[in-house]
Amino acid sequence: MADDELSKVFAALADPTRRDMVARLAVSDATVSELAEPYDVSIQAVSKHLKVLEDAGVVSRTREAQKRPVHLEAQVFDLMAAWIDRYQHAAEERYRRLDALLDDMNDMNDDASPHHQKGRAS
Amino acid sequence: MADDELSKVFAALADPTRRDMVARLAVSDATVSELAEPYDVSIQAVSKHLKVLEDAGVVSRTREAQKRPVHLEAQVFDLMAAWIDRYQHAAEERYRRLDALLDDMNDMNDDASPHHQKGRAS
DNA sequence: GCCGAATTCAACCAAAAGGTTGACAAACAG
DNA sequence: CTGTTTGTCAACCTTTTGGTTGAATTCGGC
Repeated sequence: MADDELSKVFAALADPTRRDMVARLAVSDATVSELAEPYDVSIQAVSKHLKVLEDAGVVSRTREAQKRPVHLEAQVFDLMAAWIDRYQHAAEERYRRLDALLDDMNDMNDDASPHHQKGRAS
Repeated sequence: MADDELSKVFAALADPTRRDMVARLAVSDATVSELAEPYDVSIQAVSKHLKVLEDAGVVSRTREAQKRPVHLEAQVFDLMAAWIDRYQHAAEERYRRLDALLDDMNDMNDDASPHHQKGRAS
């Protein structure tokens, strides 16, 4: 996995168990053992999952007695949303430009070489 | 990697090279060798990256002569955006409820022990 | 001061990811 | 038909991931 932040966030959320944890943490903070309870893996495995989420900045843990309540850092959602938005819009923009281009070509496509349009008739 | 769609999409985008390809494909379709050109890896490696993106439904390829133009399937952005939105909102809602709860406690904490309001003066 | 509960650390393992090189396939150009 | 371009397939290698078990750590309860 690459070590830039966005890569870490996407990688962290590429696991359904971790996504489920995030879903639950969106409702309320929880300890490691509370989080582990529904899953059929050892508590150490859950601890590892949390480390992945923490390294990605998705959650944080604050020491509190011998428990370590896990807290969702909702800002990372903004990071992802921004990336998605950017290319979603780029793709839209592209279609808009394509449409414009096709309109132009429609106006003047008689002088060009007529033998390689791609939407050719069968 | 888990095999559900969202997991595959997140995993596909967890690699900076693949994200860069997506960024470029948002601007225009491209062939494998065009896509490979800027990266310092073999064309086979790029082909593998594209397979990952294709399996995740992020791109599609249509045969066209001996070239295989790669096309961005922008709908997957919606899938991710929906997931993010959902838990972003859940987290917000949670804070709203927490605020309400704290307000309630503020209202009636005189009947109980009056010594632990939260907005205490410094 | 010792016990128990919550969590992490360490060593290990199997499987997957991401890269390589070399051979193969498909389609157009001569 | 032959050759070139474009891309994939196959085998292989190394590193990372996600799991295991067992030992250590840390703090509160008594």
